[in-house]
This record gives sequence, structure tokens and C-alpha cells, in this order.
Amino acid sequence: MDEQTRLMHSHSGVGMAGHPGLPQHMQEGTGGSDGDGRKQDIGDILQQIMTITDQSLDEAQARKHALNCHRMKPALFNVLCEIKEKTVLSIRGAQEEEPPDPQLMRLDNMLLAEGVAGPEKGGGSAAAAAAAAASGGGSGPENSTEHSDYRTKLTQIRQIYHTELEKYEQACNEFTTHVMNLLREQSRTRPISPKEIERMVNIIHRKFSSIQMQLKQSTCEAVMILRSRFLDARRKRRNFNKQATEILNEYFYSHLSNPYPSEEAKEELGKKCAITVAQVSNWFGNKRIRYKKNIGKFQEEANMYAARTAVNATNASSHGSQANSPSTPNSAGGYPSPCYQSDRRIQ
DNA sequence: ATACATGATTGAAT
DNA sequence: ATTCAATCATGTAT
Repeated sequence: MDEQTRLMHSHSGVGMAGHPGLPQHMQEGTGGSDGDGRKQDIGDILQQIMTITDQSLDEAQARKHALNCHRMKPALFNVLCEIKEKTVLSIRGAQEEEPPDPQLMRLDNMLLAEGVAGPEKGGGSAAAAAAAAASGGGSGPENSTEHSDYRTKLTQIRQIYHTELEKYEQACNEFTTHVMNLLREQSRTRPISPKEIERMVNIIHRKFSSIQMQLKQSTCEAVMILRSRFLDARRKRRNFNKQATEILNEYFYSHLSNPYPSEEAKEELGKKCAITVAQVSNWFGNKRIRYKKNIGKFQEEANMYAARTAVNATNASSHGSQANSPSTPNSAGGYPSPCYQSDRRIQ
């Protein structure tokens, strides 16, 4: 009850509490028709309204009671009802049914998909599964710690999100009941239709849901940052093992005149190196551009691989079948540089 | 701590 | 769709 009264006071005093001297100014400003008793009355009333916030609650309570018991009160109420009936039509037109906000739906869907908005435990495992799926299928075993890390962070976000959401929900309900009580209280002194209360509640809910949307927005952002932090492949790059690099380099330098492996060749290389075709493509893309950019730097490497393939070829042809023995790092000495053939070279 | 190496991503060009 | 070129973010050697 106390809080209701306080709300009421702040309501009536809103925007005016800072101008306690206003009535006097108005009196002076209107040209000072001294003998006019009505003006004097209005000034008094205003003065009372202005100072109402300064009064103690008991005093205010007493005044309210006095107002309610005033002999003119029923008449005044009727007048207000009449005025209301005339103006209520214009209010009625102002209500519109709001369609579900597409952006809010988008955020909700995303939070659901990330397992933030869903049920507690199930949501977590679903999110982990999604993360596992998103991290790129093939390579497996050593990222379990990363995933648990990711999961704990996601759980933290979810907890914060839920507590905040609950807080907002609670605040919204509290505020709504406050306002409804206040309106009910006020309906004793002025006419308030249930529709108006409903409208007010709707307005409050809209405000709070817009706040919730901000929460959802920032939660989504946090999840996106977390995602990129943990699931961006660049952040957990691992160099290929030596063997894979050897195989790739071997192919590259033995096809230096046209270092563009076909799809099948890429598949084969990927198989041999235990990497994906996309990774093979990446490797060749990087290798081509970097080789072209600085041929001199790669000269030694080129010589080495040329020598090795030459030795392998020699071995294969003369000694029959001693196919791949990559442990012959012949010195890069006396072999002719594997210059570009006149074939399709790197642009 | 620093510079260089390297795998992945991105946007433009083809 | 593939490749190039630039760039990012990390790995590695000094």
C-alpha cells in the first residue's frame, strides 16, 4: 500500500517537482488580475499538487482520504466519466495488433539453435554436437578439450542469459502488478476501463520485451564471438606432418611446369597425406603463389626434390622395384635447376 | 620477444 | 567453380 501511494505521488508530481514556485510565476504572468478568486483557487490547488511530494505519507494518505470523502467527489467523478466517454473513441482507434517481430524471431531461433535458450542439459549436448559438426568432420581426437572448454563457456553464457531473463521477467511482473494496483486504486477517483489497464499492461510488456531483445542480441553476439574464438579453423591451425609435406612438395616440384593437380590427383594426395581435398587445394594454392613470389627462396628446396625424384626414377628403372624411399636427401649440389618448362607455367 | 613459416579465409577475377 | 592475391592467426625457430 505504501508503495502504491508513493507511485501515485510520483505520478501526480511528475515533471513538476522541480518548480515549486511556478504558481506565483503564473499569477504574475497572467497580468495580475488581483481580485479574481478563481485564479487564486487554481493557484492554491497547484501549490498543493506541487508540494504533495514533500508531504509525509501519512499526511498524503489523510489528504487522499479527505478527497475521497469530499462531498463533491461523486459529482466530479461523474463529470470525468462523461468526458471520458466522449474521448474514449479516439483512444480505441490507436490500438493495433503487433505482428511478431522478425528480428526477435531470428534471435530466438539462433539462441535455440545454439542451445542457449533450450532446456538445460539437452541443450548443452545439442550445442556440443553442433559444435563438433561445425568444426569440420575429418580430424578428430585432440580437440575434445577444446570442446569441453567451449561447452563450459557456452554454459556460462546460458546461465547468465537465463538469470538475466528471469530477472527481467520478474521485474516486468512486479512492475505490472504495481501499475495495475495503482490503476485500480486510482479508479476510485477517476474512471479507468479494464481495456485501459490492459493497454497499459501491453505497453509495459512491450517495453520489457524490447529490453529482453537487447539481452538476446548481446547474448547472440557473445555466442558468435565464442564460436569464432573456438571454432574458427585458423585459430587451431596445425602444421601438416613432415611426411605429408614431403609428399605434397614432391608432387609440386615434379609437376613444376603445371602444378595444378586434377581432382583425382588431389584426392590421391589427400589420401596419402591424411588431409582433405580442400586442404590439398589450399596447400597448392599457397605453394604456387609463394613459390612464384620468391623463386629464389625455394631454389634449394626445388633442387632437393628434383634430385630426389631423379634418384627415385633411377632406382626404379635400374634396380627394378624400390619404389618410395624418402630417406635419400641427396645434396642439392650438382643438379640442374628445375627451371620452368615452356609448358603452362605459373602465370 | 621477435621474425619468419604456414594453413585457412576472403574477395576479386577468370 | 577454380585460382590468385592479400590477409589472418597461429606455429616455430632464433
